[in-house]
Amino acid sequence: MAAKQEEWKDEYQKICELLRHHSYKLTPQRQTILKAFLENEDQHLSAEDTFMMVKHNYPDIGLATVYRTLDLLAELGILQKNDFGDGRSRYEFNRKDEHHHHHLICIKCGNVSEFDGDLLESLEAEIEKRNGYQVVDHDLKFYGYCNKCKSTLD
Amino acid sequence: MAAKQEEWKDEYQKICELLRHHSYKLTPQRQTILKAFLENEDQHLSAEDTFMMVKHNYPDIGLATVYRTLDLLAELGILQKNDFGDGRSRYEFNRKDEHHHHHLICIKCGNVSEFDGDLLESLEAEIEKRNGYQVVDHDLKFYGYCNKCKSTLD
DNA sequence: GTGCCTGCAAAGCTTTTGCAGGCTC
DNA sequence: GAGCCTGCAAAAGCTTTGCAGGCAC
Repeated sequence: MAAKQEEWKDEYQKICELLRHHSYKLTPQRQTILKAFLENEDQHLSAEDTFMMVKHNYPDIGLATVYRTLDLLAELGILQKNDFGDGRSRYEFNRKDEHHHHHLICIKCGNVSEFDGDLLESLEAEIEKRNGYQVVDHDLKFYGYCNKCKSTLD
Repeated sequence: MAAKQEEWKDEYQKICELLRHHSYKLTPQRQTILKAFLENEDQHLSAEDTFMMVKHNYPDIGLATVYRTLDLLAELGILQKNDFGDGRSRYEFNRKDEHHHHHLICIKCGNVSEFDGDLLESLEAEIEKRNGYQVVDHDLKFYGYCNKCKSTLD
């Protein structure tokens, strides 16, 4: 617990500095939201999820503030905005070091796992040649049944 | 023009039969919508797009009917439902023969092109082994600047 | 003190749903 | 003729926006 907190304290300081550098104010709302993501690095939280989570530490926070903050943090590259097709955006902490990871989405229970490895760089080069696109990003999702749901099929 | 119509007339008959086989009624609304997609095989139409398009041939059609029909056709595998992140679903005719094609999305003008080639089957096998997922589908999107927008950068 | 931020409420958008009437089979 | 389909309007969800007050700097 203490060790885990140690883990992200550095990260937290760096991000605060980044905000200051962009002349964004360090409000307690922003700090609380940021901490929620640092404490849940492996989760994919929707705005509503985040709101519920943060409300415990900061009961007066408004949902609109959560939306605005998520937007801001994604704009700065601190969070990554994802769309898993369930009608709401989901955010996760953007670890710069593992540049690209892809998502496995269970079409039964909605659980989202991650899959590392890129392998798509060579494909991007081919696309630039063939289609004239200058590719800057890609998004790869796999849909299927997770380990748990697999066994309950039919 | 006539040749292009010849091209999809067979396809059209086959789909009508499929609908009948499922005991779905062949209403003029459904026929008109289906034809709109057969005449625009290369487009990625939203519900609103489809609605506007179909309104010319069938002015009394309702938007709700378009939504219901798109849903039905996607359910039957006749259309493919896509989400390109612009806040609305987009549909395209699902050509069974070119099983998997991927999308190139211009982040400036929103234009969507296609990119053929699958290459991901081996990755799916690895995922099943590593993560325990039974993968049934995948979705790969590339984001970048199309040929036209590329030249107008900065 | 300045002006960015916030909370609240209202509005915006896409999509879904309820219902009475209509049309396909 | 039976019951699925349709059009209309209302509602549902997620997200954005306007505004007056408040807080970080």
